[in-house]
Amino acid sequence: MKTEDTKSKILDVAQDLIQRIGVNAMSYHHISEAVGIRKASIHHHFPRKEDLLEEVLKRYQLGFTKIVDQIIDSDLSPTTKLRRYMELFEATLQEGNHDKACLCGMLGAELTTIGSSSAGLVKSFYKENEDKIVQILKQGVEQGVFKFPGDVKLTAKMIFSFLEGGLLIVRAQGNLKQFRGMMNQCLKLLGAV
Amino acid sequence: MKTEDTKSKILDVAQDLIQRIGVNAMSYHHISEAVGIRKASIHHHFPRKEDLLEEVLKRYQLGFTKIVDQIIDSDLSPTTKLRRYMELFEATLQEGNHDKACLCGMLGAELTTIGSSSAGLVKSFYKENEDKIVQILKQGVEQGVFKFPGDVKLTAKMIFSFLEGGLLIVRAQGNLKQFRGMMNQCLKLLGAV
DNA sequence: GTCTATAGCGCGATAGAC
DNA sequence: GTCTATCGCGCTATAGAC
Repeated sequence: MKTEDTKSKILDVAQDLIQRIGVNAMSYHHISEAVGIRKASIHHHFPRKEDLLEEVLKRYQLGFTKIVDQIIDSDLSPTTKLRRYMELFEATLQEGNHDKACLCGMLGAELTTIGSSSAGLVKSFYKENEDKIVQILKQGVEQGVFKFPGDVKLTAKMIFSFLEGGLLIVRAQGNLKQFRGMMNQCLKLLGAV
Repeated sequence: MKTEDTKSKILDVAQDLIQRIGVNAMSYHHISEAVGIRKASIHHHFPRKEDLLEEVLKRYQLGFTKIVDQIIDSDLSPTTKLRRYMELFEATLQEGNHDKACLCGMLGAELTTIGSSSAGLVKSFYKENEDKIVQILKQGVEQGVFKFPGDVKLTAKMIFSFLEGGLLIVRAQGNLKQFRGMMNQCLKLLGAV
């Protein structure tokens, strides 16, 4: 198999495992079984586990940013933009066996056990997402469709916190519909519906 | 040392480690160094790691519930009650080296890797906290000090999600003041200030 | 109740053949 | 690029002396 295809498949499986069981519970053995190659072959592509984690994180953020930018750059209403944004998190919950959380939400809990380079990527994911939510909120406030008191940045941070935390809590409780319920409630609190 | 004192110290250290690095990164070796006894002695008190985790969880929930009930049963205003409740989470962030999150927030990420008995305790912590927030919100709505649209239960779940997620995100970013900022913003969105 | 010693396993990682 | 084989380590857990 071509190098890039194999690397890509390893990244897919690794990301899936981290989102389900966490990076500390994930092993090269797990990956090798899912990909269908031996542990040593994984090490050929990603010598250290830390290398693999960094690549997963970089790819995840790139993909996420791309989709979010498409939402922000669209001509949808701010309310719909925020809804679409939140649906990206909801979609994670609906994948596979409904036991996946956000990659960076999982790694937030394991942050003190991963390398500083990976930790930096997680933090940058947080910062970037908060900034994107700020953009959406500002558009809504300017157009008068969001009507809420207080600070836009803190509200954005709160929304991001609720999305990351909500994935973990709803995943545990197994009632996926409640995540959508929270999304709608969030929009109501913003005076957006 | 008396059995109960030793057990208590082991539980203290284990809880602290889980809140900082997670249950999968925590080992009997870590605990033995911090407590000052050997690994085998830990196994005498808690034969399996799963036993230890369950005891930590039971004690944590009992302690947390006790404090929350004191808040709810007090004659404080609903706004102050909610603020006090949120300050319990903020206090975690301020302990030690500022690298601790909520025990059950951490375990939410590791939920698929722990025993079903422990997982059940985590879920019960989530449910109980949501119910407590519902109680506070209802009091505030009845007294007319909380003015927000939509559903109380979903709002409570959203607040709890934001608190659990917020601890992980703010911990990563190292700016503890922002947690208090989010708390205040939360009260504003509820029409409480 | 605590200790030393060790079993038994899974892990990340490497060497070297093909 | 993938393989077999293996190293060395840390882990959970147990046996048995004190």
